[in-house]
This record gives sequence, structure tokens and C-alpha cells, in this order.
Amino acid sequence: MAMTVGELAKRAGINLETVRFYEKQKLLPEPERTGGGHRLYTDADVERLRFIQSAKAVGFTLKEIRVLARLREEDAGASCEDAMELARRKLAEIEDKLKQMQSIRRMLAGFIAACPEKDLGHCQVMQGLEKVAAKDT
Amino acid sequence: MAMTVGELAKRAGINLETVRFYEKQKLLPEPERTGGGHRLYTDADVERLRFIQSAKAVGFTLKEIRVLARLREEDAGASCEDAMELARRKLAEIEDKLKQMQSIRRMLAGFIAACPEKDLGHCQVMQGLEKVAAKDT
DNA sequence: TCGGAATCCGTAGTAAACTCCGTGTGTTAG
DNA sequence: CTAACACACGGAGTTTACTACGGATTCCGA
Repeated sequence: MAMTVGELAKRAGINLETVRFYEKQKLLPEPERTGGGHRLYTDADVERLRFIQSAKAVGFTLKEIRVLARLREEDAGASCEDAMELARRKLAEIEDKLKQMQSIRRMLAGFIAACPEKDLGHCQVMQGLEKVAAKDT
Repeated sequence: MAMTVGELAKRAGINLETVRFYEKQKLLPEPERTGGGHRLYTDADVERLRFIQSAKAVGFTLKEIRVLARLREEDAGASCEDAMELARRKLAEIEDKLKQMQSIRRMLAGFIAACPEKDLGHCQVMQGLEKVAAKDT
């Protein structure tokens, strides 16, 4: 059930040092320890890290995620006005991001759809984009 | 029709220095200049900056946005395999982000929905969250 | 029990994305 | 024409988010 920090990092797919960093940043609660001081984690911590990764991927800062993560694990029964207000604000932010994302998606989909679907031969205009993509993507 | 860098920055809602920074980073093309060397921009540049802001908001890096922006303004007729391939990869990334975002949205919506909707009196459990939110949101 | 792998911790270094500064020149209202 | 303000530029400084280092334990399998 319990796992070491190395194990946790591997399962969440992040650097071990990052786990300690997140702990300092209060994104992770202080974990249990062995007698010798080694950290002990549970599956809930893996989930929490995955949530953090998701939130990061969609553009939230660690500061914002600290708040989101707290909401996420809060017992809903214990909610109050302030938390609700915060949740509503964050929800509005997310809907906004969703719209922006959908607009970018439309743009990309449109680009792809506009492709002649034929004559996919040699390209002069956009040659070199491949190299760019290799480095930048 | 043409505007100065200060005007552009104001319209796009970003810092003037950031405009110059983006130019260095090749996110903006080198603009026309006045006789004295001052930059001159058009509405298309405002649009481009707004696109960059959106892409940033949903978690893309400047490197990635450089590529996206190029796709965005490319004449679809000039497309080729490489560009298509790139567009498809980016589209997949975006669909992935969309899913993560929707999952976060569900989580928040769930939190809000679970609210008792009554007894929104004084809160003991989550007091202090307001202050956190004020600083962090 | 013993030795190599894993962890501990604080601190330093890195990369990305700005943001500010100072000095000097361009622009424009009055 | 000239003051006040905007802009040009290079370079330094800042913030965010890691990532690496290194010497000192701790853990654990043979």
C-alpha cells in the first residue's frame, strides 16, 4: 500500500526531486515517514500528482493548482461560501480556457480539412517546417 | 490603419516590452518602420497577439506557439505533408488537453453541485481559503 | 552484517518568459 | 521650435518551475 518517493515519482511519471519540490510548495501534504525519515506515500498521492500534471498541462500555475487541489480533496459537506465562490471563479476560468482551446482546435481542424487531400507531393512552401517541428514540438 | 507599438500593446492587453520580446522570439514578424525607425503594426498583428495569448492560456509554450501561429497564417492551399502531419499532432495534443480540462471542470462542477445550497452560514473548516484565494487566484 | 542502491537535506544552477532600466533619438501638440 | 512624451536598443534583473549536486544517512537483499 505504502510506497517510497522513488516509486511515487515513477508511477506519476515525474522527477523525484519534483516531488520534494511540490512538497515545499505545499502542493503535496507532508507524508508519513519511516523511522529513519524516508517518505511514505499512498495511491492517493499518485492521484494527486496526476491531477497536478493535468492542471499544469492546461495552463494553471502551481499557485492556482494549490487552490484547485484543495477544493478537489475537500469534503463537499464541509463547503462554505468562500469555497463556493472560489470554485465558481475557477470554473469560469476553465470554461474560458475551454472556449479558447476549442477555437484553436477549430483552426487546426480547418487547416487540416482545407488540405487538397491529393497532390501531396513535394513541398516547396513549407519545407523546413519538419525540422522546426522536430525541435519545437 | 497602422499603429505604433504602444497602441498595439494596449489593444492586445500586453506589455510593450513583451511585443519586442515576441519579435525577437520570432512570434511576430518584423514590422514596417517609420523613417525614424519606429515600428508600425496593423490589425492583423493585434489578432496574432490575441491568438498567442489564447494559446498561452491553454498551456502551450512559446516554441509551440511559434509553430501553431505559422500554421494559422499559412495559406491552406500551400499545405504539404509535413505541415499536415504537424497539424495533426497538434490537434491530438489539443484534444488531449480538452479532455483534461473537461475532467477538471467536472470536478469543480461536482464540488459546486454537492453544496448543501442551504446553511451557507459561517464556515469553520475552510476559513482562510478566502485569503488564499485573494493572493493566489 | 555489509555494501550498494535509495533517500535525506540544503543549496546552487538552469530554462522559459517576461519586465525593467538607462541612455539616446523620434514624434507631435502648442 | 521646443518641451513632453513615445519609442529604440542592449543588457540586466525577476519570477516560475524545475533539476542537479554532494555529502551524510537509511534501507535492504545476499
